[in-house]
Amino acid sequence: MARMSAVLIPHRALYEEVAELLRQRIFNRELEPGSWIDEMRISEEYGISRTPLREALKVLATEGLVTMKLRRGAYVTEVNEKDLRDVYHLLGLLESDAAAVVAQTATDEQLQALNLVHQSLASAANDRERFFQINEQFHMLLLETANNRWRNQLVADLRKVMKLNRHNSLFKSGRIEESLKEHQQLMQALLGRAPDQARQQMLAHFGNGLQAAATS
Amino acid sequence: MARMSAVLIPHRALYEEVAELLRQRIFNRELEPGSWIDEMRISEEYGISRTPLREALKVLATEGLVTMKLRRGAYVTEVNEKDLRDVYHLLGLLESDAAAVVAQTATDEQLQALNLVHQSLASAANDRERFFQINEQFHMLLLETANNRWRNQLVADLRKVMKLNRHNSLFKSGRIEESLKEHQQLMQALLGRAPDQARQQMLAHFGNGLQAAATS
DNA sequence: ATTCATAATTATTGATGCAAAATATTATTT
DNA sequence: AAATAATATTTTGCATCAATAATTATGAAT
Repeated sequence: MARMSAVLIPHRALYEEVAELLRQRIFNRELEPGSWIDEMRISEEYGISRTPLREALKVLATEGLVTMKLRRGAYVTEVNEKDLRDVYHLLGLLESDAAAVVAQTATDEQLQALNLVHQSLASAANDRERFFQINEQFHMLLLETANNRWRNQLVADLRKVMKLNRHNSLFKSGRIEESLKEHQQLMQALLGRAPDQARQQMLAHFGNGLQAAATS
Repeated sequence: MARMSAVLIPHRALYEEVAELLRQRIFNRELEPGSWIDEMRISEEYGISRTPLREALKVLATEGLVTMKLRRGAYVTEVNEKDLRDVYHLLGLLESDAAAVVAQTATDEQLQALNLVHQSLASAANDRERFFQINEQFHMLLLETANNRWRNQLVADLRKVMKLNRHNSLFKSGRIEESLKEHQQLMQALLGRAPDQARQQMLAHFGNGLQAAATS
């Protein structure tokens, strides 16, 4: 019956819950890159057995967040600056392609939905926190609209890896004004249904996000 | 000592072995898309316990080859034609970008190594089996030369998904001549260190591989 | 006869236990 | 005192066991 819905909450499998908890701890630097992950300690801490924990670790390993060493357990993956640049490059590639696809195939309604988010982004230019949140929302909606679940999965995984870096020293800070302008141009290209232009704008948006390339 | 190396073979963890075996069975259609994977049956068949098998299934699930349903076990992922096109699109995107990167950053020696493989590809135009093998080798070397391990991981995963389709009805057959010509032009662009041209050639190479788009 | 409820079976999920391997520690020898 | 060997401890990896949830089968009632 209807009121039973509360009971039907299909909580995820334990290994997934644990995987998510571990991701957070990794992103928070509570588990440092390169450090060994103590199965016993964690399982006791969470009050669970090692079995679901180890399944979670295998998932994270496949995602690239941890590295399994034979007979030596799991280690938090270390990413150097080149790794971050490589990942960022791929994110730019995938998202700019998504922009091109959207410009070409999205319905008018979908474009309007994107435009709506874009508008609220503009209105949040003074609220840093809110700006980043809506910015994230825009990128997510763009990907959804591009309608390629495999790309979405790749982007999600790459984003996780990006979160491995402590100080986003790689990125320029306080470029909200600039970023907004880029979004404006991107939105223009999308509404104008200009795929190549949309791709270029998105690529530029990503390229500009990077700190002027260090010598390394 | 030297002769002990046979003993020192650090065989992979059992769950990885099993994951590889399952991949093969999935690719061979021995395990059909959509079908349920019987843990009990498989573990008995391999003479192992269900623990490493379950870890392997989680890995395959993260790769996208199987789908876990809560409290209902693992199912071989079903991919429809749109999925295949989407994945193929991404492969084209990633590899053509790799081509551009290689044209821009590879050393002369690396380009020569690629050219060497390209030459042997031309010489295998009459041996279908060998042609495909060397073709694979060329693409792999190109990716290696592009030097982005994250991209390599993505491409590897996407390739696995592509293998899920039985009859490659999606692809043109017997286009060795054409394919060779495209490779020729690609190699030209690489040697000429023309990134954009290399990207375009690779994109075309992928685009041409697809059967003339069905109406769906 | 069909539908709904209840019981039984089956399979997944999670916990515990054990053996092998790697690392750390201690002892012994040169 | 340093280096090497032997021992002890820790920890992984795999197997077995128990419990929970879902599906199927059976039976009763309308």
